[in-house]
Amino acid sequence: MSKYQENKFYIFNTLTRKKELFQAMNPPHAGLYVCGPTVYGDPHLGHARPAVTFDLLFRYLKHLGYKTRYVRNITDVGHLESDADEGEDKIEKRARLEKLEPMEVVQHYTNSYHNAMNRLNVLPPSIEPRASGHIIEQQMMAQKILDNGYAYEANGSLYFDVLKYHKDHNYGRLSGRVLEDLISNSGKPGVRDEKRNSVDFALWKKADPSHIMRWPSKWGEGFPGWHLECSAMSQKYLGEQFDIHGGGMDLLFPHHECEMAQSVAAGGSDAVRYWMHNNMVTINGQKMGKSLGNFITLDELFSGSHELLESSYSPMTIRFFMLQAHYGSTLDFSNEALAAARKGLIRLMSTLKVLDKLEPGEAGSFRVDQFEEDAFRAMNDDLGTPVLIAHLFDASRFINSAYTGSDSITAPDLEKLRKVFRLFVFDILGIQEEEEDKEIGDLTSDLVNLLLTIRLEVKKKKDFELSDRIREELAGFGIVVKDKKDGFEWEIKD
RNA sequence: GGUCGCGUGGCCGAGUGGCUAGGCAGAGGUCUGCAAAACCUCGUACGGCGGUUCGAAUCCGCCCGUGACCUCCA
Repeated sequence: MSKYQENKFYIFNTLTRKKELFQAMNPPHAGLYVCGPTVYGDPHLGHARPAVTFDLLFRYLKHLGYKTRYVRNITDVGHLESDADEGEDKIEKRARLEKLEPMEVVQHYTNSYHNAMNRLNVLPPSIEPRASGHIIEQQMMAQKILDNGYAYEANGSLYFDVLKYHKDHNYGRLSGRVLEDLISNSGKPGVRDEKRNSVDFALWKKADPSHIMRWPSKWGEGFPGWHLECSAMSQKYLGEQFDIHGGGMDLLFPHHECEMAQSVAAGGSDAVRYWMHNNMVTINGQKMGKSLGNFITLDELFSGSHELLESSYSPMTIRFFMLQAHYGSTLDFSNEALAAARKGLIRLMSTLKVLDKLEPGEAGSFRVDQFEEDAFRAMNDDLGTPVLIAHLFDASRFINSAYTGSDSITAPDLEKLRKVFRLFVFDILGIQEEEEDKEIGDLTSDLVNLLLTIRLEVKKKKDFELSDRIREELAGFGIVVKDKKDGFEWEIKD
């Protein structure tokens, strides 16, 4: 029996607003599509949250034994400034400002996105398709929607007919919008507007003469509408129906609502079985936004160069901080909270070192099987990482107690504890050691050991003045000495 | 203005009808020559007002605050 049969993995489905048992369509295969970045700017905090959330999901699905195909797109065309089928293409605008080819902009920011994701230990997806590489697929899907009567052509552009669609299906059922409200909120289409109704959205947009990114089509030269890429690419790589579609909550409307409508209009049925949305990030309780001056890129966070930051925060601190909250809750970034996460992570990582050194003995108070069960139960409950981490800290306390001799564990239990602890920290949570700049040669190591051995002798002679001096001077080099009974330990801190 | 969500101890953040979440910070203690680390103990928290219930942080209503998306305005 494989792991995914043993574990009842529940995920919160936005569509039904309930936790549902995850059942893959074609086990042992699982398909996951997540909306990736529009590559027109430096990767920031808002990119990290979905990346880490769905990396976690990807890792967990794989651990459960699913052969998981994870598709995360790169949007490099069609995402306009206003999201209302008006305004300049985000990438083209950046290209104009920086006097670059649009594809240079795309490449540059795709690279920096990948770099940041690597540092966060986010695994690369199985497939990372670009919208501009799937123009044909998008045109074909648009044609299908047109053939099925859910789109109309107007002056070289193609629009999705939301009202028509709504007669046969329910537009708004994913995001919980009521079409009538949307219409009354958005007013009548303008006289010069090509849309029949203001809620209609573009499948294919005619390119202005000044528009650089353009492709030929039977409707004229133009470019695809933003929502179409995800429908077309998910279908191409995961099939007409697939398991999970993820993304940030900000994409729920209109993006995902439109995606859903497109798939239904083209294929007749829902493409996605489980919709998952991560919640947003705030900074000091405030929405992050360029105009608010609290827009923090990941590089600024890693280097501490933003004025709101009191220090730098390592990629793993950021990752751990995010995992300490549930992906479905908003998460507030503040210096205080990040510093707390950093210390918590250090505690967890030092536990791993203690675990390596731990010697087996008598049976003690810790129930390893219970720990394992609790940890899986936490994950099975909609990726309950905060609870999982709480269990890891409980184990941590035990491990430290066993190390100092006030508790103990048998050899087979210790072996299992090591395995389970490492599995959850490294493989599932995706935490990794951060030892940069701490390369110590054997020589240095030998010298420190020699010095501390001599210090031990000095201490025996009660020359505390000299022994304290050695400790303090070593501290000046960033070497922290921890005296043990009849011995010592040391480590290098920043 | 519309829709949806959230409001938990000094800070972050789980929990969702009765049973200690956890981390950080703080206080006291054990260990130590002193420190560091570790371990033990502690704070008796759930926005406000009503209601349901034997019992509510947990359900319902209203209010306040706050967030996201949409709309309007700029």
